Amino acid sequence: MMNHSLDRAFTALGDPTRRAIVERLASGSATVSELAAPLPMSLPAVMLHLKVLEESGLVASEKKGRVRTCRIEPAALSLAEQWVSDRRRLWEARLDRLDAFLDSAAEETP
Amino acid sequence: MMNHSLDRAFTALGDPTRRAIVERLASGSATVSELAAPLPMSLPAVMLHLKVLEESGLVASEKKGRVRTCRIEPAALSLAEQWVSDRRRLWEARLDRLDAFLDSAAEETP
DNA sequence: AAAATACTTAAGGGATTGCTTGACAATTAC
DNA sequence: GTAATTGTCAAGCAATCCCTTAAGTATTTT
Repeated sequence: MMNHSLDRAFTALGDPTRRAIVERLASGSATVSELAAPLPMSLPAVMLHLKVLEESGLVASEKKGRVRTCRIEPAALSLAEQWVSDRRRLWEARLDRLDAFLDSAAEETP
Repeated sequence: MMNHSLDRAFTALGDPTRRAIVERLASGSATVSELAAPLPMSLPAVMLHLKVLEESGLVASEKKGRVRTCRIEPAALSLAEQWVSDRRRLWEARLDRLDAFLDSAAEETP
C-alpha cells in the first residue's frame, strides 16, 4: 500500500514550525495572521507551511471576506496516531510473548 | 521547548521506505540485508535510511561479527504517538464543549 | 590463504524544501 | 474614494534529501 497521505502527514509534522501551528490550532481555530504573529518568519513563509498542512489533511481552512480561518482536521491526526500505535503495539506484543517464553523457560530449569 | 527529537521522529516516519522498515521491524528484529532485500534500492541507500531511523531514536541496532541486527525502540514511537494523541484530544475536547454549549443554549430557547 | 559475505564510507548529482523580497489582489475602515 | 488590513503569487537562492556508483573494511567459510 503506497500510503501517500501518511507520507504527507508525517512529513508535515516533522517541521517544528508546522508542529507549532498544529499546537496552536489544537486549542482553537485561528486566522493566518494570528498563526503567523508568534513565528519568526515572513507571512508568505507561513502560508507555505499552511499549504503543506492542508495538503496533508491535518488542517483545513475557509476564507470569509479577507480573513482565512484555519482549524485542525482530527481525522488525519487520528490516522497518523493509529499507524504509530499499531506498530508499537505489535512490537510490544512480541516482547510480551518473549517475556512469557523466558519466564516459562526459567520455571523449567530453576 | 525546541523538541528536536520529535522533529527527527516525524521526519523519519514521513518517508515511505523508512515506514516500510519500521513496519518490517514491528514484527521482529532483522539484519540490514534482510531489511534491504525487499526494497527497490541499493544497500548503501538502505543504510542511510537506517541511520536516519537510528538518529531519530525509533530504531536501535547492534553489530555482532559482521551482522548488524536492528530492532524497534518503542519509547520513541510512543513519544510521537503521544504528541499526536494529546493535540487531537485537546481539539476534540473543545468540540465536545462546543456541543455542550449548543445543547444548553437550545434548552434555554425551546 | 583465497573467496565469499555483510556491511561501510566517500563522492557526487538531481530534486525538493524553506525561506526571502517584491509586487499584487481583495476586502473593510475612515 | 482613499487608505489600511489581510492575504496571495512569483522569482530566486542556499541548504538538505535521496539516491547512485565505486571502493573500501571486517568477518566468516571453504
